[in-house]
Amino acid sequence: MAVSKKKVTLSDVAAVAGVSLSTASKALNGGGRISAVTRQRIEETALRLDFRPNGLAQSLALGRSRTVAVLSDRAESTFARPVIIGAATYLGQHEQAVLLYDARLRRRDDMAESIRSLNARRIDGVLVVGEGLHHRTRSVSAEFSVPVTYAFTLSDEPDDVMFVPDNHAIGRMAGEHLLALGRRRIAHVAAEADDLAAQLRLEGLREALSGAGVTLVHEVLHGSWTEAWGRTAAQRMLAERWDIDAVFGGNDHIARGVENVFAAAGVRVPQDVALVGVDNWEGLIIDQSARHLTTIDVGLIGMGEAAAAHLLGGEQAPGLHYQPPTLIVGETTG
Amino acid sequence: MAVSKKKVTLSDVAAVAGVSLSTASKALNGGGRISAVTRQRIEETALRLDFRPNGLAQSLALGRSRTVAVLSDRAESTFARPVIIGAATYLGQHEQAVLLYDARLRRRDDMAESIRSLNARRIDGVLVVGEGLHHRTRSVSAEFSVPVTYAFTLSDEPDDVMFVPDNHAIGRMAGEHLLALGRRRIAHVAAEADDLAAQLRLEGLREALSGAGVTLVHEVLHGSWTEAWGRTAAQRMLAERWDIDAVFGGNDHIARGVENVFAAAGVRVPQDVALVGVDNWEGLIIDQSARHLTTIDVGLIGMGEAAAAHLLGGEQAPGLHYQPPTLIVGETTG
DNA sequence: ATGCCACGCGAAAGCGTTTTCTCACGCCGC
DNA sequence: GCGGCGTGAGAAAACGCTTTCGCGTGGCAT
Repeated sequence: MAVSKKKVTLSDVAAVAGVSLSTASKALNGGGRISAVTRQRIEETALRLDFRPNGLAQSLALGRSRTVAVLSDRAESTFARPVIIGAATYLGQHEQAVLLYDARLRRRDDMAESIRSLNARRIDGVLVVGEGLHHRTRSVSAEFSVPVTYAFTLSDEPDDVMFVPDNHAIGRMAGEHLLALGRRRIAHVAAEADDLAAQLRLEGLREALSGAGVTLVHEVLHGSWTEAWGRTAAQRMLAERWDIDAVFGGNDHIARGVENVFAAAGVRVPQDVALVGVDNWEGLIIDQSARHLTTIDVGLIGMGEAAAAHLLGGEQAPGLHYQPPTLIVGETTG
Repeated sequence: MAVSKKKVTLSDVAAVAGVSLSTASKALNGGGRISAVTRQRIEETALRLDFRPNGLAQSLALGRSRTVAVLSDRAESTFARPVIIGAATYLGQHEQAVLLYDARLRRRDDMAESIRSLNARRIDGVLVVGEGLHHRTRSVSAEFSVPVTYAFTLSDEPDDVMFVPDNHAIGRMAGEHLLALGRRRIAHVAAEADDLAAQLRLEGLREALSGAGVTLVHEVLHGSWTEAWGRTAAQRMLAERWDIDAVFGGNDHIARGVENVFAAAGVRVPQDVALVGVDNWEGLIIDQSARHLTTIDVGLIGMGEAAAAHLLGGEQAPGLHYQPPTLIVGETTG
């Protein structure tokens, strides 16, 4: 590389091309009125000098920082992570940096300070990442003059832009998959009865089943999202000798708990009972064919991407945007 | 808010305080020679006017963008995610944005273009995030004039700054934990024999055991990192009637596979056989007390934080930095 | 009284773009 | 031959800050 270390600026290009600074700028930005021949000469010069405009100078002049703020409650939580990664990946592809403000939403005065700080940085947009639909996030949209989008949480302002999982579709997808396998005696082990996600998944499941004229066998077992609860529920099913050929676990933890107890009791999965979970807890790292538990991926990564895309997209479509889930077939419904 | 919408600039502050622009700047930055009384007057004025310096202007003047580039192979992979999140969290706390360039390391010309792009943005540092120690990453340190740090991968340039898991300590920790529980007949189900991480974990384990005058019962079972291999290994242990009271699974997948087969065979965990895995696959979302599998957290989040901290820290300490693991006790060694 | 130095402050030159406004010029129609 | 107009290009302001340098003032030593 015989390239000189000094950065080449637009002035350099202009000087070499024998034009003024402003002309060079206009030529390279496509704007302004420039004769075709001049423009081409400038473009060639820029190319030859290996000119790259200084991004900071552009930012200052344009008032845009090419940076998006991500506000999260707890970035390191298992569910927030993929959303943030998805968003950051998309944003990076579009030359947008991410400024992650974690846990600053909580205290009111911290928040005020953060907002001032972000505005001082001339942030281009704000992405609020939550931890599910348990409770609504206080809307911060009014605090910014740039677009604000909410992912994996509900804002308390209905006209905010929100991206959330489609729990209804998840339930429906589980039901349809089990039906397609010929299963008709389906049980559901769910989380707390007052959990919104659990309710929606149940609704979706019921809808799928009723579409085929099938109803859930026995009542829905409500507990928690844990593996321990899955085991407890499975023990009860065994003790009461439920006549079932499939179980939809509210999430993968529950499904694993069920499976373990079933396995210990000699119930064969999937031959005797097919099993579906939710969350894609095993992730996608291992060879897809080797995956064990059939599960439904909520689409958190895609949700982060979609939210980020929407943020950059210009047009802000208010209200709820549902992220379609994905079925990932494993051995438990082989 | 009766605050005028117009942004207040440093000139405004200077004018109101009755000083020049440069004096105001020096007063607020702590630098320069300013009388205490003048400085205080300016600071009060700034406070009263709610002045925040325009970050972009500062960046341009200082040549620092307060942005760090993160270069990854596959940001969405399960292992890269926590590293990136950890780094981003730490960086966000220090007002540094993250520009995530995913999968751009692969193709040589893409990479060249990315490097030019980052340099044009006046990036403050580069963090290369890999996917483990399987193969070395081509060093890009020479391409940047800013510090470059590697996390969760090895650079092919030994003097680069690298942050990696301490697989040796992981093995040792597993061994010590099992020994502390009084277990002496310990088996190890590992991944491929030529896998570096697997080798180091085995070494660490052996070291811990030999410290107590204990040796591994039977040979080490080498296979893969999968749950299926855990099951296969467990079946073999059962078939050959191994006399063991503990199993160290090379990772959580393996451990889960072992556990499932044991459970189905009536082997009680942890009464008959204690079980330890690696990776903290269950995450940390659920109530810690409720966690099932005893595991060793490799510390990927902490590694991301440490790498980011080192990057911002100024002093670059070349060579390998090992991330200490964490033992997370669950029911399988209760 | 004169020279020096330290101190406090301001003028001005960057940092590298974008963008508005103005100007020179040649061509056209009248 | 003259006013008008469209066209291409440059001058200069703006973006908002940091930093170097120089200048005036007062106190101190000579």
